[in-house]
Amino acid sequence: MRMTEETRLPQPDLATVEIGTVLQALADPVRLQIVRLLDTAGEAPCGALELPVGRSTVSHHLRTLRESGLVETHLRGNTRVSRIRREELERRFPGLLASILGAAPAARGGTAADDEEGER
Amino acid sequence: MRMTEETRLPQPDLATVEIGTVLQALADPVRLQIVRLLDTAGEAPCGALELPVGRSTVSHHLRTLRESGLVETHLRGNTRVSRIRREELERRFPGLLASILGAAPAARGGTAADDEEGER
DNA sequence: ATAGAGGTTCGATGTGTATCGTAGATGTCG
DNA sequence: CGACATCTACGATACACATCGAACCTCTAT
Repeated sequence: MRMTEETRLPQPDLATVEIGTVLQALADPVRLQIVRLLDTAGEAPCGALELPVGRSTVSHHLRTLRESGLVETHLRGNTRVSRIRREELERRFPGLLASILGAAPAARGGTAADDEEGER
Repeated sequence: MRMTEETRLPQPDLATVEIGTVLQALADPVRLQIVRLLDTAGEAPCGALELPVGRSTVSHHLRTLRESGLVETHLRGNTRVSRIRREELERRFPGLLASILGAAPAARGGTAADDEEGER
């Protein structure tokens, strides 16, 4: 019964993480959504994340986020609580997280990337 | 002989571009390198970009960058000059470009994302 | 007009990876 | 101990896309 003891899952030193790795991790829609959820929730167990994919897929994405240095995960009893590595990320990539999480949603047809100039 | 006349290739309104689209565009190493080159060079014709991939591939990446709102391309005579949409990007995603282009390279084994905690 | 340089488009190929279901590992409770 | 919960690991599958070479297009120069 050592509930206060928290074991942290292995994670990389942010100094060894390239910006490209972070961008690649955030490029996936599900992972970006996970980061958004963790941003508003502060921290959350893996199962509490409401996502349109299966449990094993969420687990896989959390692993990717952890290995890219974005998220840390603690073993708290039976559950695994994940959280964004805010301070460390801010030191390594100043302003990055704020600019991404603070981005306003697109006006109309965002992802489509449809070109135009005369608004047919 | 209208050399001063510049035609701009079709590009999306940045208001309709999601942050996820931008991140996805920057997730590719070659595209990130293109953006870095354009950042330092200010502007450049497609062929002047020194990259470890073929011409057609560069063309494809520039198209992706243009469709995701990161780059604008002008037809100047025979060549196509590309440039980063700095001001517009800064208005749409404040601080994003600066935090990405200003990121320092990793210390040692960046992309590998090898976990550790005791420095075996 | 003819040739040439600069870029794009097209089809094909190969690799990476997001996804799922099931089985296994670990911890909690009765 | 045995039942149940949470989550991860493992194959297997399918789709997205980075890449290339060749053909094509559009200007410029001769």
